[in-house]
Amino acid sequence: MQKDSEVEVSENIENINQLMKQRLQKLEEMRASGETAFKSKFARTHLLADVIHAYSEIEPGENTGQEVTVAGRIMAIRRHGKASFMALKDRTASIQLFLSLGTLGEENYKKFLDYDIGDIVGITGTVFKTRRGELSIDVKDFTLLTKSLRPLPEKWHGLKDVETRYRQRYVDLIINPHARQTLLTRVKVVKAIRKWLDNRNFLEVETPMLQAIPGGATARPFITHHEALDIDLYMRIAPELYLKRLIVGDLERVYELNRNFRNEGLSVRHNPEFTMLEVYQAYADYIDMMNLCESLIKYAAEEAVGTLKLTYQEQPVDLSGEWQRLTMIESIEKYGGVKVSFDQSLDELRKIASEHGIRLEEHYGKGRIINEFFEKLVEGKLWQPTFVTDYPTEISPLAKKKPDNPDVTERFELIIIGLEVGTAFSELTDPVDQLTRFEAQVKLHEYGDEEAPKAVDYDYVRALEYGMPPTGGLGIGIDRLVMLLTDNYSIREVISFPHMRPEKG
RNA sequence: GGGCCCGUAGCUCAGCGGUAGAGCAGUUGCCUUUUAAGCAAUUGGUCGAAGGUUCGAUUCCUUCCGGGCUCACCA
Repeated sequence: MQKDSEVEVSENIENINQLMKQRLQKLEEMRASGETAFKSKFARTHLLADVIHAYSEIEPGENTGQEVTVAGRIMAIRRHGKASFMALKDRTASIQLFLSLGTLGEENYKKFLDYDIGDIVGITGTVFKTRRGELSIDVKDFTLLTKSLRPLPEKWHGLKDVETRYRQRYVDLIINPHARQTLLTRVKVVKAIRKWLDNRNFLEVETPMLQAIPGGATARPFITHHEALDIDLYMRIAPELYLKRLIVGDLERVYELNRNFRNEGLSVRHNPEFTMLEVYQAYADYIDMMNLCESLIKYAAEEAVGTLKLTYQEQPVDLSGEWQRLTMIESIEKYGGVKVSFDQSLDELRKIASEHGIRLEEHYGKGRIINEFFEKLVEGKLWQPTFVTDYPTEISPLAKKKPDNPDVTERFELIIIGLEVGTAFSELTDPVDQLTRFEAQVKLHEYGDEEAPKAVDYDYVRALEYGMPPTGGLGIGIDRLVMLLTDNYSIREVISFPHMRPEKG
């Protein structure tokens, strides 16, 4: 591939359309006249938002005489005879440029107007307001900082083609304010979460992404290979077991906010790599984590979008007030209209399941069946933030059992807009119980459950044998939280570069 | 992986058996306060790819490629 790149480039130049040819021609002319179209550095005196902030109050027709030096991308050109206008955009705002033949002189006026939409320029000029009241910069001096060779999408409709928007996110970001806003909100969410946790003495740590035994969740992992060691490694499906090792190591409060990888289907709410926050707090339980989770998300929402009263896909979502809490069994009765319990027999539960069209695998126990009821009949209906507690032990291999009911665990999931946004539990600290449950999981794998772990993580059990303090652990899916906060239906919208099939071949 | 839908100019879209259109962008004129500027002229397409049916295919059929939604699986 690499050695062919020169050939490919020249082939591309042969095949490109006339719009690019025209721009390449301009580039050639500049080169011939000794000017580079790709300059190194440009010192601005103002960001565009600064200019707007400082001078927005001036009167229409007023010229401040104030000189500013700004830079940005040309987004529109309105040629107008002996005076013309451009729209200039930088990271903070857009402003109008005014070009007049009188000020620039014929040669420079023509030269500037020969620039293209998409070009990146540096400008010096004075701030004034047009008769129509548009704050503008009367250009005295200009320089081309970067020549743009490809035409941008249309100014009015923008770039709509979803495939191009994802594959060429840079274009999406240039042209579609919504794409930019989503990314900026995501940045604020992440920053707010870190700030909240840092302020409470949680330590941000980093644990292995390449793992010999992928644990901490049930999912099919990506497999990779370490050449020097000649062993297969797995991209982590969760950082959980390593973070808890750090709790064993007496760090007491840790978190990690980074990528997990799961080798499963793509969908509007699943990307093969996704960002997860995991928080562990020693001497806390799942109720503490519930409170932590609620405060943290409220804080992040307030910081990122400035309100707790949201709209998602035209439906209101209210994050203010106390979030609903109910057990899984209660939720199935309330939202699914079905009464189930662990007191019923396996056969009874199976019968009710089939009456509701719920398909079950042979090896499912009561807990997993009850969870199926929840997922099929309830989860999608939980639109307002809801903590669902008392998850079955059978599907919670890393959570502490409830002292008064070993069928369920001290665990919750947070559901908003019908989506699982977070999960937390009182971590299982009993090494003997943990080993038993790991072994049961490995059996499931042997029965053909691809998502169950292949091997027991004995080192993790050994760590527990040294003693882990009682600990609450919480996971929050950051992409989904951002979907909620930015009102995006697809997870791909909140990921800068979502996974796509390769473009060619 | 199954089902449904989409792929036409740089972008946004029409056309759907008779050989390709509009708006924006581009190019050339005119225009010194416009702002989706305006007016006039104009360039630009192997109609996603390959087969098939037909006198003739962008249009109908098949396969493939890419994408979207959805179901299954998962967070």
